Amino acid sequence: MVKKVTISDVAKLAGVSKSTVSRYLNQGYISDKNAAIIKKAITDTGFKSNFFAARLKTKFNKLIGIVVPRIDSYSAGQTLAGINEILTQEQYQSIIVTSELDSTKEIQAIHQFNQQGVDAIIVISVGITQEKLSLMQQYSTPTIFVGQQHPDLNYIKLNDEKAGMLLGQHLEQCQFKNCVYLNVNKSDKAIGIERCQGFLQAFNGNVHFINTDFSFEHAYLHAPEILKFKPDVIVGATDNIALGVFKYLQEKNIKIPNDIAVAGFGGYPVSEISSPALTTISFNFKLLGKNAAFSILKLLVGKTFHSCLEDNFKLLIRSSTQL
Amino acid sequence: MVKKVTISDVAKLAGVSKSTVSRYLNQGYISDKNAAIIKKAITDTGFKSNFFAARLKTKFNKLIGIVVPRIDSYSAGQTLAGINEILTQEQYQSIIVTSELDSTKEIQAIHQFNQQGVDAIIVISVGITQEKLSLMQQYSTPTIFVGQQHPDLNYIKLNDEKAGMLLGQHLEQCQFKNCVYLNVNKSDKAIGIERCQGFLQAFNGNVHFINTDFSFEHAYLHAPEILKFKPDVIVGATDNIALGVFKYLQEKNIKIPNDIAVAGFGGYPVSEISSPALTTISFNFKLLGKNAAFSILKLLVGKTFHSCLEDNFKLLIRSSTQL
DNA sequence: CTGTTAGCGCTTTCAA
DNA sequence: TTGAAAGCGCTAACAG
Repeated sequence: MVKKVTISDVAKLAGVSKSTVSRYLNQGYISDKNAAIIKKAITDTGFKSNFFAARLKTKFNKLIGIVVPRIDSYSAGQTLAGINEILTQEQYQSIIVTSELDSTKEIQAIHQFNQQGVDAIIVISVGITQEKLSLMQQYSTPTIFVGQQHPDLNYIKLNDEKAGMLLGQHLEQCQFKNCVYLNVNKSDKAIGIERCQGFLQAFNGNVHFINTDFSFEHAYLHAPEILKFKPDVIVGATDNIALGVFKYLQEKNIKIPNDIAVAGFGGYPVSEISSPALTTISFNFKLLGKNAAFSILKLLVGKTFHSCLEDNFKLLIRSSTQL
Repeated sequence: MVKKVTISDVAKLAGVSKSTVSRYLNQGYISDKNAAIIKKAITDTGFKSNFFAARLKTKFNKLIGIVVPRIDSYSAGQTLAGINEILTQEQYQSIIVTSELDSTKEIQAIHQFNQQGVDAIIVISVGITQEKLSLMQQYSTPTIFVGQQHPDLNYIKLNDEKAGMLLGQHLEQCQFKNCVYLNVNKSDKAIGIERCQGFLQAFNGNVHFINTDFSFEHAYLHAPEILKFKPDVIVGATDNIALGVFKYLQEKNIKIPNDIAVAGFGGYPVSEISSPALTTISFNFKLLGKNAAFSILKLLVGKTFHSCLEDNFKLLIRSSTQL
């Protein structure tokens, strides 16, 4: 049982003062001789700086709060991995809180992070509300919203409208005429509205809407409603939704794409494995995460940051829409 | 810009001392009258206790360090979600560090968490080494290893050997005679050795081994080596590995399971979507995560904890091994 | 370049 | 039941 070793222990062993050790640890305004002695003392004692003590003093201690809808989803995992990659390089650590797709919990988390005094906050948001806007005015912790946009906020997101158009164009070119679009709740403006509107701009056939949540299961259960519209193509607002439909169609022995074509958004790896492979818009969530991290780092050193819509996605035309 | 509100602000507003507020926040040795006043003052000011200050003083502040191999993997995501669910309920927060499947980084992370003074550590480990064992003797922070076992450690993991046997039995019953087993590095004892040995205990045919890493891509690239063994069944140590093979076989127009059967371990959702659906051992990683969290909570209140092998898995027989 | 000194915001004896 | 005072481990002036 090693006793927790503090900066004082190191100082004592090195025969210098605590501040000298502290200087060694931080800026490094220190003689080579002492630096060497302290270095040795640190390795000998196994000292690591106490995060909390340092933090309490400096109010800047390399801690980022991250709010994420769910931790066990592909897009969240990728985004977090991207954020993490950059943050780790810069020796930042992060505390992750899940909002469980609930706007109220998202707000609570932002509150808490502000009061706990993290250096900055990244919110992978489920939607911008009035309440969130006024919350952001109250607090001064640098904060970036990922995945949703609003002119009064720092945000970074994929251009969902453009992504919607891209898929719409493809299906238009395939000459589909009657589409069922499985959409998510419109409180998610990015997916529920922007993505969908982009699609409608480019696709000229009929479009019928059915509402689902984000889950494979929910889409599967609501799939029977689809058929009464006699569509020639079905679009899921996410790949999971599309694949829920997939399962249903296959069980009913409806051939994809011969009888009905299917397409989605996301580019989840499973879309490649399904049979037939799913046509989808493949988003680079990891890069989005990296860029979010870069942006928060900029904000942290006082540089200005420009909210932006990213084009990190591409159309993957696969067999589910083409013979 | 709301100024950060401290316990002093609340005390001032409530007309009591800091210690009274602190007591209200913690044990609650306080008059009803003051409790009410303080409660109001807290909501009025929007006060939230500063984590770091509290932590510095108490050395117990609801912070758990989690080491995870990768954040963007299905099993990690599920396990983290399970851990998170329980920890959140108990008002704990967690700092997640990725080891990138690297044992050295895992050790560094454990070091760092110990010195930063987290209350407890959960390590989703890539393998137990001598160095880790001696590390654990040095430090006193309650720590649980997930996914790997060793008699000298607190651990909780799935019974990989039993899982291996379960799949071996099935393939034996299918009367396969010549198997290629795509295994991962043996430094991952749970998957590389235990799972494999369980399989060998139950399966009586020939088994040839090929080494891969955990990735879909790697398995895909090494798939050509498989065919020279002319197997009637291929087993991947994880579903990703099996699916990498899947892709190769399909490209070569080899029929599954008619020409060669395929099976995996994991029960990743994608195994259900693939065509044919993949026979696999489905692990309940989320439950594993929950149980890990429960265990760490026990340890934290001083209760004894018994390391254990869990049976949260089942064999899913699907079309990739049966006509 | 270094040591002394004074806190960061909170909890926790100790008296009252 | 409450307040005053001390101090967790660290950093940051300040003087030297």
